[in-house]
Amino acid sequence: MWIAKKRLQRTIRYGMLKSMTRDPAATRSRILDAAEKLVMARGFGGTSLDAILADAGATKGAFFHHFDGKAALGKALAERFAAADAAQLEELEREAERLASDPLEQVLAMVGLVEEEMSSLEEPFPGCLVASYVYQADLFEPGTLEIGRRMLARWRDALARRLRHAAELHPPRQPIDAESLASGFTAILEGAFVLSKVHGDPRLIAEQLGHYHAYLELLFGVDG
Amino acid sequence: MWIAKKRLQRTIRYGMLKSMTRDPAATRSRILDAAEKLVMARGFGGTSLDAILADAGATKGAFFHHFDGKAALGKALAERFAAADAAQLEELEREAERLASDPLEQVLAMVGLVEEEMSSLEEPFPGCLVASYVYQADLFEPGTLEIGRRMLARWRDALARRLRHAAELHPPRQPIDAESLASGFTAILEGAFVLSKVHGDPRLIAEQLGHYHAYLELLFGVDG
Amino acid sequence: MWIAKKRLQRTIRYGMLKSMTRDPAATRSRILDAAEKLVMARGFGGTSLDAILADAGATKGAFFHHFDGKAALGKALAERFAAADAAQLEELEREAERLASDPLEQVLAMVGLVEEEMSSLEEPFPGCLVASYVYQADLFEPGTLEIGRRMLARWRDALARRLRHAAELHPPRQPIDAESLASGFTAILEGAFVLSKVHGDPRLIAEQLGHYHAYLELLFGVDG
Amino acid sequence: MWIAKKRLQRTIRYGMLKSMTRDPAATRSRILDAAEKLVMARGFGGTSLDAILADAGATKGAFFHHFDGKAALGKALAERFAAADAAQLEELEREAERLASDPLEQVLAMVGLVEEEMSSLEEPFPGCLVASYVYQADLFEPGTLEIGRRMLARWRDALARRLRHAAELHPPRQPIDAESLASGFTAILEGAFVLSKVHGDPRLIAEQLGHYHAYLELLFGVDG
DNA sequence: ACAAGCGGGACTACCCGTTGTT
DNA sequence: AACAACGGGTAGTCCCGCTTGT
Repeated sequence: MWIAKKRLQRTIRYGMLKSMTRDPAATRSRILDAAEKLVMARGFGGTSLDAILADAGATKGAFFHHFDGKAALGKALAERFAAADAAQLEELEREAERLASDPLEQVLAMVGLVEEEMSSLEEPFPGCLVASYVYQADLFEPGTLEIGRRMLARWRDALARRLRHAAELHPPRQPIDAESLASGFTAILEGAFVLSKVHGDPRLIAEQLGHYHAYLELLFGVDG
Repeated sequence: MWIAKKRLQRTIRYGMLKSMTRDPAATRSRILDAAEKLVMARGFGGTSLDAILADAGATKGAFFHHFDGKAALGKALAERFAAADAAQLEELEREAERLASDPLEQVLAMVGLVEEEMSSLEEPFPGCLVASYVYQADLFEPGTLEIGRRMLARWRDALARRLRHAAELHPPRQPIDAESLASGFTAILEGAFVLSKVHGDPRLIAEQLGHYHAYLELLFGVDG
Repeated sequence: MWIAKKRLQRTIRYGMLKSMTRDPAATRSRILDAAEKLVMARGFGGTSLDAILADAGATKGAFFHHFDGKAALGKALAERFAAADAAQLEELEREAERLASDPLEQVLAMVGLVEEEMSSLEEPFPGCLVASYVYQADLFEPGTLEIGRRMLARWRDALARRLRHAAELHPPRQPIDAESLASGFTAILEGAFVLSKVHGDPRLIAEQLGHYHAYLELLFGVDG
Repeated sequence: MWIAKKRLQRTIRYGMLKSMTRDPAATRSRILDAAEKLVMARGFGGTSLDAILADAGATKGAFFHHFDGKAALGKALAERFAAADAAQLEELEREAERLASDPLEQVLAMVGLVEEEMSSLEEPFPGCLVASYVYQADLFEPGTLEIGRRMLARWRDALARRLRHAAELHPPRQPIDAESLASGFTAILEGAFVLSKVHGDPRLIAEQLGHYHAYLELLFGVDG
């Protein structure tokens, strides 16, 4: 869900050799990269195809060859975003399982690893495409928003499964609702993205994740 | 920051008598109401003046008489939103101070009151204009976003002041950063708005505020 | 036709006392002054009523009280311009008749006096409203352009009458067409206005009038 | 500077086959032709793109493909006008040099040839785009007016060069300023255009050029 | 696979004129 | 006499998508 997109550095732009343009996959990627950057900054409705194509160094012809229209681009953007996010979640789970076998420790590891990733940020972070989309929900077909819903559900479920198991092994100080507690992670992350952008402060994200981490430890009586 | 948006429904619409149109303040309000509703649903860049004016039952002439252009409308929208929010924050502080004199109890009362307000929601909640704006930041003049920044800072400061004081009276289990902890409230609220919209679940907001409430109690060892 | 309008200095502008606004003639004048200035710089079609009224510190209500619409303003502008021009022509004729009784000398005096007036210019000169209007002829009702036609005809006739008489008293080197020769004055003046504006050189006008002066002297064998 | 505007009449208009529209250069030309015609009659500010495009049988899409906006159209118009004018000046110089080797005779030939061209007019003559532009100077970017300045300077320089040389070969009756005398030609032409339009008299232009011709002859003592 | 030309509509801005009010 | 509010239309800009050509 976070994907440190490390700023989409397209070095190749317009002016490249004609022969280089004939790389269909690369053209499609350049368009998606430019679209993502601009949509994050201006919103989907505030971003024109012309602006995207100018930034990507592509033409209308290329665009309509690769996509069925603007709506299809919006959906493709969401799909690519969700796919990358799913890949990162999977890797995170693998890493957490490598570090610990106890489900609570796995959750704490997952939170900690994301915290770490976010603490190295220097710019305010582009944010989450899904949040951008829900604040312009009426512009999209239902199927497009569904992609975002599923993406966030994956995080919730991955954490909830472990928290449920953890609650059996380590009875928490108070009865917990594993689903709701798991959603807290995505809520804090999404909220921290907004605050980070509003205040122009990249450190805020790791900081707020720290609170989530602390909350879990207090709930389950870790160390203290 | 949340604003019980009960005021949006205009019953009077087009078709009213000519003589009724001569209420400048009402015309301005109708335009702002329609704009807020649509901008929340489609984003600022995805909302056309025509759509706003059709919904508000106003004409271009009226619009350009009251506003200097779309950018000015965007700013006026933010100003009105922030003003209403500030009023609600003030009322909330008054209410909390009436209920309790201890700063920690005041914070818990504030969180609890918002939680209560949010638990009565039935629709997914329109969300926060500031979050909508930051995801389309490039469409606005810097001054417009500054309004949102100040709005969120007010909540953070109102809570941080009390948390700092509370930490002196009730030494917390762990050393706390009052500012960061106070930001947690706005972070969770903003994040919960996003999730609530994504999942179409209005209860999620009160639920996540409950976690913030619980976190504070655990931190300060309330209830025991 | 030339009217050194000495730059329409309105010191009084908006912000003056309410009681001062109630001077109908002054309001009308302020509007005409602003209109003339802007129409000279942007053309009639390129000048909006709003811009004129903002510059004049007047409102729509005041405007439509004094004028029947934009077309009427255009006509009133032409009328005022032509009236002022006629007054200056009359004064010029009186002055020339005071200086000389010989018709040729009167013509040379008239040319010389205008030359003198123009040699004191420091800015490129606003130009002639009639020239501005003929290059936008389709925007006006025929009656409006007729005002300009008559204005230029007055100059031509005033000079032609004297030149006809002069040709009888001082047989010219070549047979002359008094009307055409008289038109030469207005032609050179209008042309010099254009060149002066194009090159940004105010001296050019007096310079070109000097050639007209010299031409007459050569034709009638004065001095040389 | 005068340009025999015989090229304006487009016979092909809307209704042509789709396949015919794919002639980019022709589309651009049609737009420029229509624009020139209308701008001469209504001024730049008084001419709408819709009117131009309706007259040209083109669409907004086509227009904004070929031009960056109305300002760019205004500049392109000036550039085309100046280029055509430069071509005619060059041809005129070639013709004059073919007819005579003496610089004075060349000047007289140039004036005479233009006189001849103008004496065949039957309509009041559209006028000079540069004059139209300077009377609406505030509507244009400085670069656009510069094109007109250079265009007029070319005529002045072409004549001044020859007049300077002529003054050495044929000492004039009075000392002359070649530049100023050369400017007289453009001044009279521009002024005659204005008068011709005001009075609706096409012959006036050749007539006034006749005076310039006579002035030169008198100055240099031609014919005797 | 991509590029250019173009169709036609949508969007913001603003324009001219009217109305109701003081 | 003057003003603020407004109606409704138009101007310039640009947008999305299609077509044609290579």
